Amino acid sequence: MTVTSIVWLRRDLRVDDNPALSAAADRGAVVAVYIYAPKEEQPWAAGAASRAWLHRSLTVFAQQLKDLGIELNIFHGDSVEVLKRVISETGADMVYYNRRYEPEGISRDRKVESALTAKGVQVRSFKSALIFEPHEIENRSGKPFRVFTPFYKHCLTRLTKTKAARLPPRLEPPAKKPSARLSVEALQLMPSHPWAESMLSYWSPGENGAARELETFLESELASYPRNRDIPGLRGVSRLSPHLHHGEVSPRAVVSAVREVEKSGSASERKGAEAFLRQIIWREFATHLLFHFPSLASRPFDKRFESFSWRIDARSYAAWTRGLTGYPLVDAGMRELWATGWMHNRVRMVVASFLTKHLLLHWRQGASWFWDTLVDADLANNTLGWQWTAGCGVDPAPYFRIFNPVAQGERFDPKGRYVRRWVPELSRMPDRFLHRPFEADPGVLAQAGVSLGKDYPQPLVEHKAARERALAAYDRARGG
DNA sequence: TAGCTCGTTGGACAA
DNA sequence: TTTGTCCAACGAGCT
Repeated sequence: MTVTSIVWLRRDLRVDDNPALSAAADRGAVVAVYIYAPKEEQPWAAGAASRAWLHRSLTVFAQQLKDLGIELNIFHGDSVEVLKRVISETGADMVYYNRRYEPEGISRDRKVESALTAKGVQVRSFKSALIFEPHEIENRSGKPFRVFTPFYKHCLTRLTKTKAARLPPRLEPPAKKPSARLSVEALQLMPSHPWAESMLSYWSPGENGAARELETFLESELASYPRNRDIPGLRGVSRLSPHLHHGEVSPRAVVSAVREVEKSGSASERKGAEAFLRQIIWREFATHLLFHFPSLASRPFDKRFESFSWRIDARSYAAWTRGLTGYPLVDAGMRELWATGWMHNRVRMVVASFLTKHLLLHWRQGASWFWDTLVDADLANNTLGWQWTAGCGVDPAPYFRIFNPVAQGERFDPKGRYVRRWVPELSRMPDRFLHRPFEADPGVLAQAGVSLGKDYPQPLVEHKAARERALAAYDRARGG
């Protein structure tokens, strides 16, 4: 008689290189289980954009499993309770899952493991979301790295080729199906307003979408990656972040594809591969940091910032979220985020610096907006990025580094492709004033059909004054 | 161990 | 217009 195992799927909605799924399949019949449990993820339950993505991703994944011969059993509720019930209904005696690393995920996994073990069910977990697990990388004194470059170098020396997990061509369904299964629709992940549909039209959630994105990137963008990755008006980057976050592609698969190119590619492709690999290792760095310092998502790493006097200013915050700050690059970024659920990394830094330094609003306000609107919202990456920009994190930006939104625009979007796309009311502005419409003569504005304060806002703050205010505030925080 | 070097992503200003 | 220099100091990580 065949044995039955449960594979408990979470952020690993893929069939390729999925160690938990492969292990279950190797053993016998497979009950694939997805449990939507936002309460267990609090305070970091998926935001609106991520939920919309998840809706699509689950739909695609369920079909993939069906093609392989099994069903995706979807539930909503308490993970321990659901798993216990599925175990008793299907006679499964083993549960497999791929590990998660953020605080809420870890404590939930522990709870599940002890509850199931107590019932005599074996539980096995796997590394799948990372190249290196937190305990695998430590400095010479046995502690976690806090500076990226040494971390990166250390990782490079340990990057060995490992085998991807393989799946048989057919999966064996269980003899008995669990009850109370739900459709993807029943989870009500998709917001009712049309925003979500149009936002998702920029993406193809799911494993095949991820594979296509990776292929396109390697073929057409890798060679120019070191230069183009900073130009928000170009594709330039891989766009893999939401796929990686939801586990639709394994970082191992990404790395091995990149290394293939490295082996046989041109000199510029090799350079591109190196630069891209660095970004993949940033993802590892962020995840490790949050693992080692679990309070990071809500508290500043640098304790001097616990008492920082962040301003409270709902109107400025609202203007920032809507892309109405009067600084074209900032506004373009915020509107790209709203429209597509994603923002170019260069622009993320600029808008984050603007919020925390020009407006002196709390980085957590920015992080929570990003959390709700990004399809790639990832607790570790989001936290690291915001704390870095705010200057209170590990290995932070120097406090006097305050991005000038005009200079950044002129440097990285000189022809205004990006700004004209997302801030169409400025599309007829000449290049010279595109990033500084407030300095244009009335004649120039009239010719471009722009009435400042009416079609496009006056700047929320004046750059020089805001910069000085920020420097003074940061100086005080540092005990100056 | 003690010192040395360096730190993802920049800006402002002077020459 | 471009280029060089300074903007802090501290502590992680290395030799």
